Amino acid sequence: MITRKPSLTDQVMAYLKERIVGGDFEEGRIPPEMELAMDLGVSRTTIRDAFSRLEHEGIIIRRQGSGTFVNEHGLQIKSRLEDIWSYDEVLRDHGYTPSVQVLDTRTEPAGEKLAADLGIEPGEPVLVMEKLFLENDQPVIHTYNRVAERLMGHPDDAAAGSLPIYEFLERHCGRHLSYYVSEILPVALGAHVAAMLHLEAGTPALSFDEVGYDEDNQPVVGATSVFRDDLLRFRLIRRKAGA
Amino acid sequence: MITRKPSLTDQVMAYLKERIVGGDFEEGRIPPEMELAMDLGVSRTTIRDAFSRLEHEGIIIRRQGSGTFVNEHGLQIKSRLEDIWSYDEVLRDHGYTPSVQVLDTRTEPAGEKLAADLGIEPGEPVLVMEKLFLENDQPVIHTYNRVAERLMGHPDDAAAGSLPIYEFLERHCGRHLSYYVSEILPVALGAHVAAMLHLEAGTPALSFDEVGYDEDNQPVVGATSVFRDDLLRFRLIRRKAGA
DNA sequence: CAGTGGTCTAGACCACTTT
DNA sequence: AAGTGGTCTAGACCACTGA
Repeated sequence: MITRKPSLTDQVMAYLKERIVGGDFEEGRIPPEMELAMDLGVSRTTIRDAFSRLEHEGIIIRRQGSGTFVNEHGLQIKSRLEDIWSYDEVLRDHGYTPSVQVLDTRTEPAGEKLAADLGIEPGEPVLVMEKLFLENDQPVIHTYNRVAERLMGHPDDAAAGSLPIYEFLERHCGRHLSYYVSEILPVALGAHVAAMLHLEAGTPALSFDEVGYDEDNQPVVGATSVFRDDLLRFRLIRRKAGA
Repeated sequence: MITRKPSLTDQVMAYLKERIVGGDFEEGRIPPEMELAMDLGVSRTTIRDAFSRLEHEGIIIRRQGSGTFVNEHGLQIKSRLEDIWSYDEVLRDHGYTPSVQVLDTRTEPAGEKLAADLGIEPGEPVLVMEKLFLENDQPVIHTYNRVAERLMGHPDDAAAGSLPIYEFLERHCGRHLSYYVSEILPVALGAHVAAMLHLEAGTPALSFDEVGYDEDNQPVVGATSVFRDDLLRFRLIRRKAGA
């Protein structure tokens, strides 16, 4: 793996986060930017960079002329929708100790929509990986990941499905997953997925329908995920655009 | 209203957005930061601020050593979940010409959960406003907004319900809505809301369950919204946290 | 009026990509 | 080697808050 040293801003962020969750700041008041800059031996700009990001995450609130404060409400958010990356991590953030189960790995011809999403020809072979994330034998998340076979260097590997998808893409396709464009949809569970999640068919559920892109902005994976909303809820902070 | 002049960064953002959607840049390549800085007569830092925000919105991609590029995929997102503010605006962004219909305005005692959310006593009177957003007589969004009566300066105003909620809070409560903490839930439509949206009871739908806070971080409104997913879809960009 | 965050500048140096 | 974005600094001035 690449060993990149954390930037000063990252270190300041980590330092502040630790002090914030540790409750170090009296009445939620965070020291002035200049004071922190002097104490930590960095410039005020670096402190402000860290503050900007913490504010965007909803962890702090800045008030001109007044000060910078801990935001208790934002602090309680466990899974911020915009920076979900690995479901394993999401579940651990919720206090679970998740396990993963590979349900199926098969090859199918791409349908119209998938082909368009992945930038391939309809009918082209696609590797479909079906997985289940569980907490204590209790299923929580069901996912399909679909990768065009033409991207894969090696022939289909038996252990492939058990890797996290970003690692699979890295190792077997030489692609580095950069971001997803996700559509959030309500669905009535179909018989198969319902059975896998131990729910009744027709139960309403949240679904992500998304395309993952690599660093060159090329589509590499089509994914569909379904969640048990009684076990996993997503929160986010909404603001006025540009504010 | 407050008349604040747009910052240089804001102006640069607007300028770049216009050129980007206008297709001004050959092959999606955006000029080097230094060049833009010279051309626009601002510092490179200002350009970089604007770039950072555009990148976060998914409109551009920056590649160290290579350049800055338009992101066609991010450009297609109409409603970014994180910066939805007014539903009226969301619908207009989708190319609709929306209208709003006030269904009901009534006073109710607060339940346990709502009281906790709004920081008031259970049983305290709460003004409930029920609205419908339509496109061409076709209902798209159904909302409830709940505001504690103790926040309201004037007695219940007949025209109150027709204002956008942030304007209502501004005028009638003297509170400036700053952000929402939203929970995204799948629901099976109840009879009433289903009827309002011209759907069958039990249809799965997306719902926002949220609390709005003012600038002093005090809860001011509890809201529940339900959407017709065939007419309105939400997208967002997901990234690895901290990236 | 003192202290805070908000904006902006000019410039240095580094890491990476491309030629 | 040249050109690009990434990080960081030091300092100026502004806008706003609160005593």
